[in-house]
Amino acid sequence: MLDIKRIRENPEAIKSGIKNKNDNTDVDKILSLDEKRREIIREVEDLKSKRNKVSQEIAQKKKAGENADKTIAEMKAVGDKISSLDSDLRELDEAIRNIIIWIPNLPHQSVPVGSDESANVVVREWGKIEKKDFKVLPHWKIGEKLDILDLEAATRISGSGFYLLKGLGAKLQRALVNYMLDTHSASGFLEIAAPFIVTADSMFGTGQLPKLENDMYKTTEDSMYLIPTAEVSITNCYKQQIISHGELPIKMVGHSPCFRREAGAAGKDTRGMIRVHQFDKVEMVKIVEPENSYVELETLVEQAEKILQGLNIPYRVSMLATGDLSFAAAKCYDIELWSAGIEKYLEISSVSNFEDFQARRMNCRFRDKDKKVRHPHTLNGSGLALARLIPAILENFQNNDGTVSIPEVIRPYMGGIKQIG
RNA sequence: GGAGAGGUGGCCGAGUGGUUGAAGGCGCACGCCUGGAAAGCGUGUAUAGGUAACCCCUAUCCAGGGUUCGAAUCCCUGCCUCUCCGCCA
Repeated sequence: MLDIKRIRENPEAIKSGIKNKNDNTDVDKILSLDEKRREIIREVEDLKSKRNKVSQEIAQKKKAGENADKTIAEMKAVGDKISSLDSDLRELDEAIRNIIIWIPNLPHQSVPVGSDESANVVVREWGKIEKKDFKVLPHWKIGEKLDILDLEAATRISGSGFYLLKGLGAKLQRALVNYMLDTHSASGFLEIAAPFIVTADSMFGTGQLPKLENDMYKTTEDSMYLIPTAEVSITNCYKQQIISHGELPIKMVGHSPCFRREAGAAGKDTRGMIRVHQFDKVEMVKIVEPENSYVELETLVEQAEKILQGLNIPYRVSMLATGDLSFAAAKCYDIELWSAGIEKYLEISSVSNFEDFQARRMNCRFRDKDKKVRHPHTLNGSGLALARLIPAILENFQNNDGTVSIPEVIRPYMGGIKQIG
């Protein structure tokens, strides 16, 4: 959520930022409502001040045994005026809020301006894409052949858009999760196991609501939501908290299933495990002082890259253009890995700085070295998504005899076996 | 799910409808004292909004309504916590 003061003070900058994010919120409407709101606040607060004073006078008179009926009658009128103004004020607050909650975060100045992904900038590539001398099978074929991936069973159970791993496939996922959690823990991230079902308020806090309402699974009885990413649960650990001085930066990591309706996505890159309604992911979250957040963003990307480097999978890192940024992000790097079977770069991690956007929505604050209370910056990054990582391993580590080698760092997590099949 | 009890500042804990933003204590910060420390003494110690301004004003004692000239205090609703019972991995 943007600070109303910031909107009031730099309306033009806000407007252009919003435009670069492909949003068309009416900023002038907010400004005029805000002006009116402050006018009423001044008026109603004057009246309240008067009421407080006179109420004390009434108390004095009563104590002295004097009659205060006339004053009380006058104050009744003042009281009525106050409640009427208070109700106007509530309406204005509501009206402003209903606009402001839909405004996306503004892009950072270092983000390339562009309306879509074609303006994204590749900032680095790592590893060598190996040309295999045989036809690499896509993951859904090699997975079924090795009997470690059963998409049919998943469909039987849950309909389209789900996957089911079994045997060494299931074990591979568990091993990868453990490898990633261990790697991040060793870098100082506190491991968190948080709820997967959260309140609307938490979804609002990290910016999924109200905009992404239709992309999420919701429970009918209690209006709870299934998390689309562990970012929601982990970041909201600090919802409505004032973090003591010296506690920042906070670094957390957690593993969770991610539930996404993927409404309207049918038909596009949907084969196999690539786009599904439920997948596992390891997610990193940082809460940091504003001054450091862009340095922290770089190290967070590097932290995610460590995993791919450890596995020895080639990838590239792109900086997203303004129009491709998510609702809450001010700056974002995508990490894409090369998948040899479907011969595509697959997005496997998205690492973002939200600045104070989420902190404002969550009402999360920290005490800085001058004891001032301020909003921290929040960041998060996948580290990494299993439903993309497993296909990449099945394809990139495929051998011409139809077996799949286990990346070396994963072998200790799989009882020492070197390959599947 | 059933029955009770309860939600007050960083924490504990007072609070008859009328200078209570809130006693007292603890903690914390600073100062005095000391060779240094402890103890002791003194001072300070919430958040948000209105404002150029922590000068002032307003709001906030779980949240939202209501009664009243005036609500931490009375009424209603919701949420949460605790205890006991039930159920359960």
